[in-house]
Amino acid sequence: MKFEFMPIDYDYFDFNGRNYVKLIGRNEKGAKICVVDSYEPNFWVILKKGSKVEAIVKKIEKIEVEKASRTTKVVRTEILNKKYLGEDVKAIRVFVTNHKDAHDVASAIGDLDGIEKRREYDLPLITKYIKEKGIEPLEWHEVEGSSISESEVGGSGIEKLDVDVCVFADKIEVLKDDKKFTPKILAYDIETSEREIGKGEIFMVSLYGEGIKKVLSWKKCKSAESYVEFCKDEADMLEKFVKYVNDYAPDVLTGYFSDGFDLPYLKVRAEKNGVKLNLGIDGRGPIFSRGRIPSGKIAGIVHVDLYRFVDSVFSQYLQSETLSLNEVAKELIGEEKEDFDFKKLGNMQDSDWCDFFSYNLQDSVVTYNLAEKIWPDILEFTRIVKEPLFDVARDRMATHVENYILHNLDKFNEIAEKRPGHDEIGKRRTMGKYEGAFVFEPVPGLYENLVMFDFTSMYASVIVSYNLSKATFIEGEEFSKKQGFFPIMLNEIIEKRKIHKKEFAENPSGILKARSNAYKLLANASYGYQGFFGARYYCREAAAATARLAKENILSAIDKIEKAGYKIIYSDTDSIAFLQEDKNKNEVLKFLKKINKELPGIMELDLEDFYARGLFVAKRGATAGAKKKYALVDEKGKVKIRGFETVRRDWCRLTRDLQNRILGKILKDGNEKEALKIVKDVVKKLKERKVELEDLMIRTQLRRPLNEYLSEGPHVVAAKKMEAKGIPVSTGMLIEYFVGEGSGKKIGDRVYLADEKTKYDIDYYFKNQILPAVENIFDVFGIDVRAIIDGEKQEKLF
DNA sequence: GGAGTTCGCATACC
DNA sequence: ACAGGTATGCGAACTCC
Repeated sequence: MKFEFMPIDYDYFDFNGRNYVKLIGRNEKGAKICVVDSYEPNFWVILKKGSKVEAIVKKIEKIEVEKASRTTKVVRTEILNKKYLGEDVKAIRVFVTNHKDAHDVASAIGDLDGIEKRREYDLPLITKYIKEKGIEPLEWHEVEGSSISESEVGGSGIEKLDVDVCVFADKIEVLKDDKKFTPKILAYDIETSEREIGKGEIFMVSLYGEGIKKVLSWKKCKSAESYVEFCKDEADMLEKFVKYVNDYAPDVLTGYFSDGFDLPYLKVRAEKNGVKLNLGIDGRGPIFSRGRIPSGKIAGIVHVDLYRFVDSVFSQYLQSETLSLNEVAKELIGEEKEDFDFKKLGNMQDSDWCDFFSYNLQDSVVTYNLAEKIWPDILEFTRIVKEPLFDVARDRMATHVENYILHNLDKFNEIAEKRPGHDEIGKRRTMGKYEGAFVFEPVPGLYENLVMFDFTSMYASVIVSYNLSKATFIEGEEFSKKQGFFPIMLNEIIEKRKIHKKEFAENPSGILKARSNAYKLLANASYGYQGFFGARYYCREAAAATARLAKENILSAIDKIEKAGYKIIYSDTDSIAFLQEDKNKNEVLKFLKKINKELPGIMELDLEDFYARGLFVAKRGATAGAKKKYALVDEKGKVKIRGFETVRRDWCRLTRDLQNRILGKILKDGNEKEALKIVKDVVKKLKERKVELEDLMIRTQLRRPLNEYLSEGPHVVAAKKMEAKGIPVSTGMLIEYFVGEGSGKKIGDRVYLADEKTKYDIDYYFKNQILPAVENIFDVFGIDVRAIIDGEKQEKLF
């Protein structure tokens, strides 16, 4: 039997004491396929120079490890010339019967005479399989297979899996084929009576995908839409949910925060109701792996929690202030969730249930559309880092960088470094910080005609240009001249980013954009990776040198720009802003070219933009200019604001909107007098109590459990109030409160929740919100807002 | 017990 | 625990007399 095959999910199982890999995917006709492949688990023993290879091999081949359920043996060995951290080494590849015991066999070998190190016993089996056999996820392959029952895994029970075809692989080859692949995606969402898992019950489940649009519920309402399917009770609803998922047979089952809520909730309710949540192709329910956040795995269906991918890969590039489905969907696809007033839950009328059904369905619709939007990014990341989709959708950037390295080591004949142990991590973490980036202290003022230069992927290009990595670090002598594999890989990442960015510019598509973006994110995370205590290729010296050399380069660029007669206004890490003055744009660009000729290696300075005006303010209560706080307007009138209160989510709307309008007035119209009027208007409104409470709410994130706070700030007081009222409070939540009138000395004594009926404290909002946000802006123009507004108050009094 | 200072904390920038 | 360091600025807690 011969067919085209795309592996989507990877798993492995033991049979007769051996490991087999189970690939789940689709063929070219869209049928669901399981391919079973053999795998020979192995790890490496690196030898000391001049050691007696034959004697060591003899000893190794005799090793057996007794486990409760099996005995693992060394099957055979190979002696090869390899590289380890760039050095030539002689190594023994030790093949064992079971991967799970590779670590034990490695330990049993121990530090025999002549053995330097043991490596790769700590790589996941699937990672080794993909690396060694080249069966990469989400790429087309050609499989020649034979019947399972006649193969060596006949009788293993694998043929019982719920797939269209299940075969044993005789041969798998990669197809050089860029044929499109569209996965079958199914989105789901549940609504419950309680937020806490294990407490309430599930009212309804919605499902949305191509050709499916459903709300399953045991609650009733007259004149429900046709997509609602009524169930007898919760148990019946759960059974129907399982049936619909099984019938649809998706490649990807997706939710939003579903690892942390929907899937575990379903599991608990299914257990409670005695329903088998057999969503997997093996007839079993989801399995949750332990970890900071549990990950819900379903056999044969890739469960993707979009929140996790957005959180770990996208979030730093999003404008959204929270990663709620509503905000993220609004930003990425321009779609919003429906409104539903959860206060109604205590007393639901017939029509309220209809509204709730509609709300529930819309959540799945939004999740589905978000999944379609993000799919190219998840797909490209999966193809580039070559790990299974399930993991790629959950891994953080450091893991992506590491996986990229691991899957590209073979080009360098390199044996992989081991993961740091507990003690090693502890040691790394106690190391203090090293010196980081340079930030220029600006002189407060409103400037005209600014130019901004910035280095492209600065830290990554420093790593490449100066060859900074663990393998190229020589104790006491800095870094080797011989190019290391990490800088070479990083150079490739930067090159690919350039190529795909250009491709995208010529022929825009979601896939090309995602591809270019994935390389950019990998390049940007590579510096942090080398300084990250959990990294296999951790090298503090390389990270510190990267920061130091980046600093040297930006200081030297600043120096050149100054020597050319320009005035520097600001600089932070990889960017420099200066006054254009009497030079025209061509002269500036020519000058940029000249600087670039003198830069080392692949380092490159780029024109970021020309700006019509730029505003820099002083630090609070000081004359020194504030760093990381400025506002620019480009020549088209587009305003760019950094660091100001208006971009900070822990300031109230009133303050943020006011400051935003003022900055706009000053930058676009250059009119600070008009801006002052706006302030006066808002203060007047505030004093007349005409400001909506919503605009006065302050939102602060709770970043740890309540009992771990040493200092009880206002948001902690507010959270405690919520808890006392029976509102569940958890780490990560945005706590909302306003400051009301009262005699308490601390602000915390005057903290109120939105539904509390107290007058807002005019004085607080004036002195602690509005004034701090506008004062130093007007200071730039020699206008003392505080005095002016206080003065007007005095005039009125007299 | 009030003023001045330090510390804890959240959030932003790159 | 799940990329790094640099920076602002609020409000509580502490220090000092």
